[in-house]
Amino acid sequence: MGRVPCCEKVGLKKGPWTPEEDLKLINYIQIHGPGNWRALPKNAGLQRCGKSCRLRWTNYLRPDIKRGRFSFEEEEIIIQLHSVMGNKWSAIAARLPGRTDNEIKNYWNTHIRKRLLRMGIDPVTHTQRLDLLDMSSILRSMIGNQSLLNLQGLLGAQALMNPDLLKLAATASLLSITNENPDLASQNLQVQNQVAPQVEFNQFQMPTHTPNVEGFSSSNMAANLSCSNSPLNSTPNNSYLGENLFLQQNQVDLLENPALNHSLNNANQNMSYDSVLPTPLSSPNQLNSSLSTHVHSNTEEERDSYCSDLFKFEIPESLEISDFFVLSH
DNA sequence: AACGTCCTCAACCGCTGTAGA
DNA sequence: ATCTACAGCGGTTGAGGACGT
Repeated sequence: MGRVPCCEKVGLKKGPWTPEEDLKLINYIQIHGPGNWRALPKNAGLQRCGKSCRLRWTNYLRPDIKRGRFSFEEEEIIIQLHSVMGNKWSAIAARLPGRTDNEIKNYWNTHIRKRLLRMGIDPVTHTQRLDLLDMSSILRSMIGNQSLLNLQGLLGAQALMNPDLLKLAATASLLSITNENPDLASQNLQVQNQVAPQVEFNQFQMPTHTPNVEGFSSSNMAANLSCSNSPLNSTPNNSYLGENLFLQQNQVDLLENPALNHSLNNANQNMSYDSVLPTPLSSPNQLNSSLSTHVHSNTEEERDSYCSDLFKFEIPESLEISDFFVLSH
């Protein structure tokens, strides 16, 4: 049927607001209050459409708006909320007093999103972009570890990676240990027999308990891959892929990071959606308390350099993923 | 200084949800 | 049940400033 435009385009001003227009709008709203936006421009003597007035007020002129650069705490909250809510800017803004959805959206697109991309993090899923992983380093660390778990880890990784690369990795792992430990090689061969047929036929199989939902697929696994410049990246644990990686890395994190341990315990004790979301009145770091100690640097470059812990937080398995989507759709 | 390119962010566009007639 | 007006939301645009050559 076609919607009637919110205003007649002819004769109405568009583009940047002048101080005089701002003054008129502020004065009118101070007397009459916000609302009735369609009638407001005419009553206030403005050559603008109501929608333009509303946006100018809500995004710029409102007295409770906080201007200026986002603080580190605000940035933490934005990233955490975005990882759960996605592009629900108004919902995110509701948890950041004084910030508008437009401002947060702009800040995300111009700063945070670009930084995540530079770090190899997918800004949509908040997971490490596996297509950017250095396969040679994966192979190298696997060969160095000579562990049965390496190959078992590939069972989980096959769902996410090029099957040919996985086969290559499995073969390299097997070859590396055959000479030094024939018994272990035999065990690994049995495991590889589980891998090889699937790889051979290019079957795509998600790990059984991983929710295959947009934005959450394999997030447990991938979110625990630290970025390339993380100190943790040099540890053997990070060379594992798949569910073994997830479990082992978590164990290391829990041992080495009391703050994360605490936050995970909290998350496991409170399985509701609310428990995952920081509130303006509570600590913003319920999820990843370790973040603050790393990300609170002064420059953009320093923020870049401390990336891993930000994406290492864990959504409890027993948390109902569907809850997120009830809320975010 | 001049020019081109990149970046930022205020503002706009188009769509959806909702309330009321 | 349908239509309309309105508010709100997310995506996109473009003017202007910053920066590099």
